[in-house]
Formats: sequence, structure tokens, C-alpha cells
Amino acid sequence: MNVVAISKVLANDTRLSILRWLKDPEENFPPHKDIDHFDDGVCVGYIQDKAGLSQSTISTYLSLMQQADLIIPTRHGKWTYYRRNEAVIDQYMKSLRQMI
Amino acid sequence: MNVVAISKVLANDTRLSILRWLKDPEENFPPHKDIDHFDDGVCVGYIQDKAGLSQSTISTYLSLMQQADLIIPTRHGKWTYYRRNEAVIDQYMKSLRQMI
DNA sequence: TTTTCATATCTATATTTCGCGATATGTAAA
DNA sequence: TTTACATATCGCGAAATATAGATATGAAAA
Repeated sequence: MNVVAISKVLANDTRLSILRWLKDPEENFPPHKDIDHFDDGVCVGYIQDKAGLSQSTISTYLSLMQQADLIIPTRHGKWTYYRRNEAVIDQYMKSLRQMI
Repeated sequence: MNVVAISKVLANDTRLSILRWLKDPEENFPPHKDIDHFDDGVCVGYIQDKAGLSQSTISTYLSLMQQADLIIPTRHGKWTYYRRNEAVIDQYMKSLRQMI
């Protein structure tokens, strides 16, 4: 867990928003068609619609966030669902508070 | 107080280190020649020596950090001393935790 | 009142990031 | 076994950032 690396990922309005939206999928996204819960998170298309940026940009952002271990992907058929990695997010906040 | 703007400033090893060093000047810097306390912080030259980057780079970094209200400058004769702005740092941590 | 010293600002270049369209990949549907 | 769809990756130009040297500024010392 690299604090500065994670700070870089979070130093972007869209990426910070995505992390926030994923905290409450019911509130921020429509229900998925194939499943009736958000246990594995939210599919890329919904995140893209909400963010209003191109498909490739959002996919790249999600990839960045995943490389930083902030989110966890799960494949369901054609779709990839992303959910928060609460343990890492928590650890980041704790480390940052201690460092700062 | 803009959370993303502050995150950008802190998403850099040197700048994060500077903020940490300023938390304990006695521990991290030699005593100043003209004054025997660090109440107004630490002069630019000492910070530059410790960081090992050029004078202009450190001055630019400190200026960035000041624009983000993370540090407060005080002029003492030829020297500029910088100290932490604990209120803003605290508010940043609180906001980030709530957002994240 | 020149000179010196500490810091700030300007200018320049290299690297990184932003964001996109085009294309590739993997999966399910037809 | 093609086709269609969701997502990932590639390649790109534009914008921002990192970092330095040169120069300017402001204050004290000579």
C-alpha cells in the first residue's frame, strides 16, 4: 500500500466520484438487469453513463483504481462489475492520517 | 478548501515529506541562527537541504503548498519561514474521510 | 549605497496525465 | 460459427507537472 500512489489516483474529480458512488450503488445507479443486488459492485457501462466520459477513459480509470487496489473487479458474463476494496481504503486513510 | 486540489499537492513524495517534517522541526532541522524556536516554522534553505532538490523547485513546491493553504509563510528579515496550517490539514482529513 | 544573501519568479525541457477514437478481446446470442 | 455487445487496450495530441538554471526582488551587511 503506497500512500502517494493512491493519492495520485484520488487526485482526480472523476475517480474520486466513482469511489464515492460505489459506496451507495442503490442510490447512484439503476438496478442491473440480470441480478437484483450490487454485491459485486456496478458494471462499467453504468459508471460511464454517470461520469459522462468516454468508454475508454472510464475503463482506463477503473483499471488505474484497480491497480491501486482501491476497487475489485468481478466478471459476470459480458459485464465487469467493480466494487470498493474497503480494507485498502481504510488502510489508506489510517496511513495518511498518521503520516500527515 | 478543495479536497482534490489538496490531494494533488500531496500526491508527491517530496511535498508530502515536507509536510511531515514540519510536524516536528526540532527533530528534522537544525536550529535557526537568529531565533531559538520554530514557532513560525522552518526557513526555505533548511527544507531545501533536507529535500535535496534545487532551490527553485523547493520554492515552487512551497508556493504550491501555500496556495493550497497547507502551510503559512512568515517573513523574518531575509528569511521566509513556513509552518503547517493545522486547521486546513485537519479539515482536509475530515472531508476526505467523509467523502471516501 | 553597493554588495551580499535568501527567496521568488521566469523560462525552458522532459515526463506524466488527460481524454479520445480506433481497435482488440472475450462472451453470449442468433 | 457468425454476429453483436461489453469491456480492455493501443496510439495519439493536448494539457499539466516536475525540475532545473537564469534572473529578479527584497532585506541586511559592509
